[in-house]
Amino acid sequence: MKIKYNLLHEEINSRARLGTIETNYGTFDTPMFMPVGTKATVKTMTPEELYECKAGIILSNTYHLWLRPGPDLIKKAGGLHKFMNYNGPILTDSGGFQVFSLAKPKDITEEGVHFKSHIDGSNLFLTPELSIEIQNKLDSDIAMSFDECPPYPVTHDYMKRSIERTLRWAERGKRVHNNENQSLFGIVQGGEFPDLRMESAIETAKLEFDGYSVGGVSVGEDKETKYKMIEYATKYMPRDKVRYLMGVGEPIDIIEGTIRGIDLFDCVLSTRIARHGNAFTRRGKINLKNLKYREDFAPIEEECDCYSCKNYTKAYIRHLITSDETLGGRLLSIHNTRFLIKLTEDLRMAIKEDGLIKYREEFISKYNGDKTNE
RNA sequence: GGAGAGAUAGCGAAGAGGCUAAACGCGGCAGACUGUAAAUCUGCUCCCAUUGGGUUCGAUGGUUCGAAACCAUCUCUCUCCA
Repeated sequence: MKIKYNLLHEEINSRARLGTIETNYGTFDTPMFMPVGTKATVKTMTPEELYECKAGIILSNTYHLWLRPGPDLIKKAGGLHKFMNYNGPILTDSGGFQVFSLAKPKDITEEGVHFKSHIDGSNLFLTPELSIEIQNKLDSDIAMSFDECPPYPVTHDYMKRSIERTLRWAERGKRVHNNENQSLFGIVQGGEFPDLRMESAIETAKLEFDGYSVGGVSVGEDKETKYKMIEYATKYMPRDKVRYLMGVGEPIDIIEGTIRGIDLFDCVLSTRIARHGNAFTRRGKINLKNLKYREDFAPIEEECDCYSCKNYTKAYIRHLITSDETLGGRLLSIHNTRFLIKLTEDLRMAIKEDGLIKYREEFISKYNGDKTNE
């Protein structure tokens, strides 16, 4: 079956929504943070650790799995869930972000996008149809349309042509999509231009996708601009369908996104900064490599319910990180992932009580507050 | 006892008259990271200040306009032979 989004409550003081998403691999609440597992693994984390972090859904990537190990092998394995032993819902990105991170402007054509493989340099050509075909084989629960994720800034003229092409790509992808157990999402682009975000949202909705996302965010713009982008897009996105903000992110961005009506988030930060020695905390991000944690025998956060905080000290994790031991990045990935998911739990609680604006004020003042008394 | 080789920043190691406060690596200290070409990348790492200044290359003395580099003596290390 396709996913089913149930809108349970809309906050009085903001545009935040409380909902659930039913999938073939279980039902989860929204807003929700999705850990990123690009290459069929959330880096350093086992599925059991993801369940323990209460991840509702995870994300994987078409582009990377296309190159290695290839969609046919994953199909042979019985699909992505079986292949990676993950029994929760999985969303696959289309490769659209790799248009941003890997392709050059001249490589983008109406037909599709030319890539040079980051693995062996070979020439690749990804089209909207191919992206969907690959995702059909991967058998994720949610597939994403193949879009162009333009950098920031580009001209209004470029962006207009880009959203129109992304729209044509969405249509082309939808036409070849043929997996009854997989839902397909459209992507709203348009940069910081209100008229283009509106046009993109309205036209994409006309194609009647199973859900919609906001793309082209966190590509170099400042915070104010980012929140406007989200606002401009969600304003015109269907009320009765899931809204997914792609590639975001930071705790405060998740709160700001939620306030603007976003239900789903994904971001590499939780695991990437973990491998780089950083941890999210209610009092802001901390760098465990810092000398001041050398003899700090307290957990990252006293009040955190994650496996790492219940069992390990900052001093030990610092030792692991500075010694280049993988367990350090793993323990921090567990903490950071749990941190963002717990944040969405708190947001849901606040939405239920129509107290999200107040929650934001309290969170931000603590997060950005004076850290000298730690 | 004899014959060689060597001593350079926290460590390893380049440098063989001026372009050298001294490459590079490690270690150390910070920073960045938002649909993962990322267990990666960037900066700093003799002392003091903002430009700039002050002390350095085992020690001492010398040659030279100028020495980490050349010479002498000394100290210490290593290798080989007895």
